[in-house]
Amino acid sequence: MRRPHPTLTPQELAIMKVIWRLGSVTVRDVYEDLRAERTIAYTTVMTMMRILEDKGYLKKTSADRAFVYSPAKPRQQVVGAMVQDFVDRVFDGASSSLLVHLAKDNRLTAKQRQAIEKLVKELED
Amino acid sequence: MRRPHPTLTPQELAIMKVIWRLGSVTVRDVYEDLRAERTIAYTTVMTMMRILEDKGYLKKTSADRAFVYSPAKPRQQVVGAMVQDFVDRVFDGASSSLLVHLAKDNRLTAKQRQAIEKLVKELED
DNA sequence: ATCACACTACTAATGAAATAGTACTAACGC
DNA sequence: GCGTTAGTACTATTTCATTAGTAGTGTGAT
Repeated sequence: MRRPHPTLTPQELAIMKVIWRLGSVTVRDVYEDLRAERTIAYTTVMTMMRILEDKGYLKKTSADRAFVYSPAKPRQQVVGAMVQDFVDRVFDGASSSLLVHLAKDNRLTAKQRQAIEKLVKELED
Repeated sequence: MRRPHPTLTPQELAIMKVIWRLGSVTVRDVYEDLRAERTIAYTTVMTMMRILEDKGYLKKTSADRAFVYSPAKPRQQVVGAMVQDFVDRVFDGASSSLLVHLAKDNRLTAKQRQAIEKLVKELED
C-alpha cells in the first residue's frame, strides 16, 4: 500500500550528512555528533546505520573493535536524486518552477533574486 | 518522539495539486480525478481531505448535498514553504547548493545548464 | 411514503519510519 | 584471570502516514 521512501528519509539524511562530513566513522562517532544537537539513543543510531547499509548507502569494514562505516555512494549522486524526486513530486519535473520559488527566498539579496528571475525568463525561451 | 511532517506529505500534496488545479471541489471530484491514475477508495480521499482541513490547508462550505472544499492557502505559499523546508533540510539553507544540482538536470539543454552555472558563480560573490 | 443512492462521521487496520531496550560478546586494563 | 566497558545482534515499541470499512443520515425520484 504505502510506498517506501524513494530516497533518504529525513533521519536517514541527517545521519548521512554527518558521515559525508566526517568521512569514515563508527556508530559512536555519529552518535556523539548527533547528541550535540538532540537526545538520541546509541542503538537508534546503530539501527539507522544498519538500515542505511541495507539500502546500499553505507558500507562497513570490520576494524579493530567497532565497525567503520563509510559512504557507499557519493554525496552528489544521492542528493541529486533527492532533488530530482522533489522536483518531480512538487513541480512535475519543471525545474524552472522551483527557481521561481528560490527567487523569493529573502535570505538572498535583492540583486541575487533579480539574477535568478532573469534566469527563469531565459529558461522559458 | 517522531515529529509530524512540517509541510505536506506526498499524498497530501497529490490531493492539493488536484484541488489547486480544479479550484472548488467535492470529495467526489478529487476522487474521480485521482482514480484516473490509480486505484483509491472514496473514503480514503475523504479522510485525507478532512486531515487537510484540520491542518488548515482546506476550507469547506456546505453546499447543496456535499461539502465543497477550496484551498485555504495560496499554492505559492504552500509550495514555497515546501521548498524552504527542503533547502533547509538538505542544504542547510544554502539555495546556491540546490542550483548546482539543478544545473546537472539533463532534461535541460546545455545552454540552460550553463546559464544556471553562471548564476551559481554570481551568487557566490 | 419509501427506496436507492450519495455523502458523512466515526473507527479500524496496515505499513513504514523512528526510537530504543535487552541480551550477548569481545577486548582492555589491572 | 576477571571485571568493566564498548560494541553488536536481535527484537520491541511507538507514532505517523495511508488506506479503507461500516453505520447512519438525508434527499430526490417514483
